[in-house]
Amino acid sequence: MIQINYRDPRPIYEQLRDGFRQLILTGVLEPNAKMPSVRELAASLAINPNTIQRAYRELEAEGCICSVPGRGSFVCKTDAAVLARRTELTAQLQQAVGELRTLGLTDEEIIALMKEGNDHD
Amino acid sequence: MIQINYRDPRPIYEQLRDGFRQLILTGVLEPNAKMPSVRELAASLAINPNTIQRAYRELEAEGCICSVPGRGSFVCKTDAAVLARRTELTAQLQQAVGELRTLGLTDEEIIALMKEGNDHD
DNA sequence: TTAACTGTATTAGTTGGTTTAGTACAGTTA
DNA sequence: TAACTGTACTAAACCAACTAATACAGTTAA
Repeated sequence: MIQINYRDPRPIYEQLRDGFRQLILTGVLEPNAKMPSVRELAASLAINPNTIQRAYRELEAEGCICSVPGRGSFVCKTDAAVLARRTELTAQLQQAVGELRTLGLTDEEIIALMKEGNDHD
Repeated sequence: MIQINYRDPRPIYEQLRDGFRQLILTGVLEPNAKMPSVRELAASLAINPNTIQRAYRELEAEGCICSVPGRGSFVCKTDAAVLARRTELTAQLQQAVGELRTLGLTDEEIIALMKEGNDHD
């Protein structure tokens, strides 16, 4: 369902949080689907339950999941979560574009880069 | 010349490296210009010389500066350095674009985001 | 009710990367 | 010679990330 990469310098909880966010916001994990339990996922990934808990806590703060003590954690895709992610990606996009411009690239060249090497409709 | 931000979670040596790279690749610091000496910059920023050295070492590995024992470090903008940065930014751009697409945005909408809120010729 | 699950909280300890500190060596310049 | 330069090395301090162990409370089903 989700994998962690120990060569990735990012902390495990970030990899989990970002990986699940991707699955949820893109609809791979559908709303109301049950997330793996903290202990279950910790056992299957051979990491500490606290690390899972931290990722889940942040996903809940973002509006991606809802956790209910005793019952479990469930996908709960929120408009706010989608918008927040879109805003974040827009900032990243604009920063990369800004620096590419300072390197002398024109908007046409940047748009070409953007379309190359990607599947696009 | 360069500033460090203690609220920035990134390590100091990365802030220095990225800040100088920006100044060099954009031409603010011209080729053959003398970089501040390791000890001088360490004193003026009130940080350890080893931290400066680490940033300089990486900038030299990237081809942004050339260090000469006894003489100092000098701006040495290389085609390879420009290309490497361009490749890096392209990857960032394409990743942001890819995820924005999975959120349902069309290329036209993404291009609009890219142009909005930026100075562009 | 009991047992087994669930999320949550807390405290303490380990680990690894960053940074500091001190020292040393060698090349350059005036 | 004296003062600068980059470079190298070791040791220690520091801090965030992560682990570990334990505990508490709510839910679910036999």
